[in-house]
Amino acid sequence: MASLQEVAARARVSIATVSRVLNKSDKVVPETRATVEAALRDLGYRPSRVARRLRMNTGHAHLVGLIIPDIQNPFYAEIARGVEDTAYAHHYAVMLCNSDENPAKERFYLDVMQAESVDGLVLPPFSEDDAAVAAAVNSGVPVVCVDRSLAHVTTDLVEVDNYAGARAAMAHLFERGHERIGLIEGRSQVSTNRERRRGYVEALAAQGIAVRKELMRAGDFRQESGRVIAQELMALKRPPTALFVGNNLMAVGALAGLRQAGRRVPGDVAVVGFDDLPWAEALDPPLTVVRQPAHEVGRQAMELLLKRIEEPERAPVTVRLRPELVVRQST
Amino acid sequence: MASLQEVAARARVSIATVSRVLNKSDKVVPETRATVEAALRDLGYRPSRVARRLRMNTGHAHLVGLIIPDIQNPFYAEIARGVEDTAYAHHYAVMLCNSDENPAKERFYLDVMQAESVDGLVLPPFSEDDAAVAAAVNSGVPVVCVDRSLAHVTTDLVEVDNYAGARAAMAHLFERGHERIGLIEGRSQVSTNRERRRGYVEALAAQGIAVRKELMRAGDFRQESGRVIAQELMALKRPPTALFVGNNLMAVGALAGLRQAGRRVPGDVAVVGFDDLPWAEALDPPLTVVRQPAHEVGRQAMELLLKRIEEPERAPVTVRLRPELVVRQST
DNA sequence: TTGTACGCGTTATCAC
DNA sequence: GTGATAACGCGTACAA
Repeated sequence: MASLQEVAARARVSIATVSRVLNKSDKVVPETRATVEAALRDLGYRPSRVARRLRMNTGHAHLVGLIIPDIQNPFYAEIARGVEDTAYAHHYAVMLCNSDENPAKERFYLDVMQAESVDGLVLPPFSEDDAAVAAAVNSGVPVVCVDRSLAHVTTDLVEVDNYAGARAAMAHLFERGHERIGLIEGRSQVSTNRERRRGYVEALAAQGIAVRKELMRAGDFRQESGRVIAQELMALKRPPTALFVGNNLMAVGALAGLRQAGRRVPGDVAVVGFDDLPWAEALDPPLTVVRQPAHEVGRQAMELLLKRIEEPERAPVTVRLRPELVVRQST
Repeated sequence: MASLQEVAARARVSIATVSRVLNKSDKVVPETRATVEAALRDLGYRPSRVARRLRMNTGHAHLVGLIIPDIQNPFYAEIARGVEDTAYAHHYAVMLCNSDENPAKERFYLDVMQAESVDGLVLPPFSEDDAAVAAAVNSGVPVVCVDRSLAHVTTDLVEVDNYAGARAAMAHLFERGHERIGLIEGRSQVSTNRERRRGYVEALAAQGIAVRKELMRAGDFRQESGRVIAQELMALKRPPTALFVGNNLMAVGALAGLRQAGRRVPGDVAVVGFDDLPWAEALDPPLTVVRQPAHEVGRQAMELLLKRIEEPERAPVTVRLRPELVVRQST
């Protein structure tokens, strides 16, 4: 709670001198420095980041914002760790918010962070044409998109090759002899979903298999929607023999739905999910997935953000990471 | 980016008037109000939370801090959601940090948050005698502890009856006919761990069963330690027939360890975990757990914090919630 | 080498 | 009803 004023008074110097000592400016004689440092210690001085931020130009808050759609989704939790580990290594604090796939909440946190004068933002936009995020970018806030991209605004971006991931998943299912393959996708306004869907469609086409609308269903990335849709698909006259599921939570839900429908995995139906899970190995059966390097996504995003904070005018960069098919026992 | 100054200039009034319009002070004639509101809109004015915080006394930041040990642990993620949902409902922003069960990181974030003048803090202390947290409390920052408590400082606290939870788990195992029960506990400096251990020990005593040191092993709350310890226990001359595991992650690890040791669950060894998991149902086998109402813990903690911010001198309160045994197929 | 003084964007207390 | 103006705590240009 002690301010520069109080420290200065105790050390019998001006606040400028105290400030100089704090900022390692060497224009202070060792003797006064010692006095000041003593006063600093005695009073347990802690600089106010608020006052500093008000005084300084943007870019010196040592604070960045991270807005993620669902903190309870291990994929985003891992990205968050990647961002946070990197930020911590650079002595940056991260203000993490959870938007709950809710545009109103996203907007609220976006407002808060700008009003807090954070140095920059890392986030997966709610949709490809997320006006609130676009506005932030255009108003000059350094923004790095992760996972999902924006359609009409270019920013730094760290993404995964979702198309390639989907093709790998499909190739694996073909190899296992499947032709009638169901798709449980997520929200269609999201770039990752579009790419995964494209991978699914083009893989079928390349294999000369007709794309059937009734085998393609959209969920909302949540566990429950995966469960419900899996059951719907199994209720079809000719149900699919395999499922490609658009994210991790829906894949777990699908497993539950299949069990409730009395289907065995992989005996009756094979399942491939997108995004790995820390406990995928412990599931019944262990889940085959397209693994994304989530921690690395977060790490690189934070690295990019730091560069942009340092050099705001540099050209936006896109980093595309490679996903990896992890075959377990659900296929 | 527009400041009061600029808005005032455009509306040809003083900044005081603009401020009055913003703060709904009714001492402004409708005509000027309209002019000011137009200027506000035209410039897209956004108040600076930083400047406001510098000017106002503490308690008006509309920002609270939340420091959790592991964002990748679903138990803490759920607490975070409880805190965040409640905060959002009251238009508070949450600054969420991940301490990684690392006291240095916890201290860093504690410093940052105090320097940011947050209105208050929610956290599970690293240990019962966490000096950094105690210092924050003593320096007057409103603090609500969740899950874990402090030994020598009293704060608002929302916890779960860990002792009762452990007794319930043990009673269930006795019912199933187990007598030789292993314990995989967490770090011993943590209050929750102490209570769970006490439940384990007293349950055995009440049953007239000797407490055997070699059946009690300490992990670090992480998955890997559960796996390793489960294997160690199975390597004993007389291995336990059941395991009581001190948290969710270690329980999943234990399942993996048992499989690697060639034991069937619950055939050869029964397992009860502490803390539920969103996918506990989908595990092999579905895991029996002592479920904690984590979202409710977070909700009540935030509620308590809001009360304390409003009335800093009110007497600290302890809320103790009841855990619930959820029997699935691992026992 | 050190001190004085200004401004960052607010809110609040005075005058008018 | 409205307008100056003083803080809040800090960094820094400028003066001494």
